[in-house]
Amino acid sequence: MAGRPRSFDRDAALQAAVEHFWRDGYEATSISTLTAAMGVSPPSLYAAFGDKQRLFEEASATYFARTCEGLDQALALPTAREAVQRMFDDTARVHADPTTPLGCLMLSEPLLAVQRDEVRRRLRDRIDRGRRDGDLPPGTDAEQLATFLVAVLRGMSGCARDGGTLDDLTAIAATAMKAFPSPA
Amino acid sequence: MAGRPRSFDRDAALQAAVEHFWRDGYEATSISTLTAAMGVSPPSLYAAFGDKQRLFEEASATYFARTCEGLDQALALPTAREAVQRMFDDTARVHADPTTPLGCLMLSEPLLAVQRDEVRRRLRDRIDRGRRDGDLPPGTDAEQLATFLVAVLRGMSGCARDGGTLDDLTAIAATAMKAFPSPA
DNA sequence: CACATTCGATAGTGATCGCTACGTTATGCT
DNA sequence: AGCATAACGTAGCGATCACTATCGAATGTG
Repeated sequence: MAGRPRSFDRDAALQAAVEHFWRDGYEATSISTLTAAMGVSPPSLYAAFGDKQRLFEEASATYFARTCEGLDQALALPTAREAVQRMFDDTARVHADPTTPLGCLMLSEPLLAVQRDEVRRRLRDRIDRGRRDGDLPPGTDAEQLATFLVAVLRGMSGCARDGGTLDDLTAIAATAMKAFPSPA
Repeated sequence: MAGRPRSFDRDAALQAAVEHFWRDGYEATSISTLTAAMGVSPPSLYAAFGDKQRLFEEASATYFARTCEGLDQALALPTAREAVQRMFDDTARVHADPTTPLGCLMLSEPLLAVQRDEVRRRLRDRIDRGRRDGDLPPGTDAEQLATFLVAVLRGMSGCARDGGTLDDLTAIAATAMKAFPSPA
């Protein structure tokens, strides 16, 4: 008793939505823009994704999952310093990639504070592990350092959106690393 | 040959506009919200301020002038380190002030990249002066350091908007200062 | 084939957007 | 007073917002 099959690729449409939310943010991305970009009529969009807010949640969750994948790979490096350095390098590269929107959806969109806090917690945990592993000083304040790192990431995203070059982003990361505690 | 006098305080109305643009950003602040907050009917608003974009330009310029006033006072301190430390302290205090919108209009609004670059140049010049004064190492890269500082400021603004406390902002600033070169 | 079911496209809902035409009211100048 | 000028409030402009009612098209099942 199946009905007429869907004539568009749901995943591809979702990726188009991700790209527009990424580029313009939630508020500035209209349904008509989305339907055009996704190649879908409004009723089909609502049937497949609910309303605009649910579409955004699904799109941002998809984006966040990809982000966390890369983050976890970076944080798996042997020392906390290597891990954070790798995270910064990845961030600079992705934020300045001309084939995608500039900056980062998660770091730019005011609505995604929960995701940012999740990143902060992962960083804090990785720093704590570094402290236990002895590759960071015993007195290292993981909460404070993680909050700082998220702030820097956010600054990098904003810099990229303002037209900052890959060199600018790399310079921000390199300078931030000077605040990162030494193995001592 | 003067006509009917204006029945509202133009400066007070402008300040109300500043506050709403500050809190919600340019796009999310509607004319109807502004007219309500400013106590002015739409035709009066347009007569006094032009269109929405010009009102925003005037509002953001007012905000920026106040910001620069504080910034210049901070940067007038004897050493570059003291200057930047003061700037960070002021920023943390203002961003978390519960009597005003959270964060910073200039640092949050995508449209104000020109103002951010102006701040970056002032920081760069102050750092350069510190290098010439000898309170920073000769090899200090002022451009790079200024770009980093603006990124941190932006991160602080975002943190404040996400509900970060004054302690969070102060911690970000303190950690960032560890990346600031020593007099050596 | 006939039927139930689900998707698709057209067209349009009320609400709000930025903005303004219009007629009235309040001032200074003569 | 009478006139020119400018701001006032009301009311509404066309455009766009997020969203949906309606109906025809395309499937699997009997």
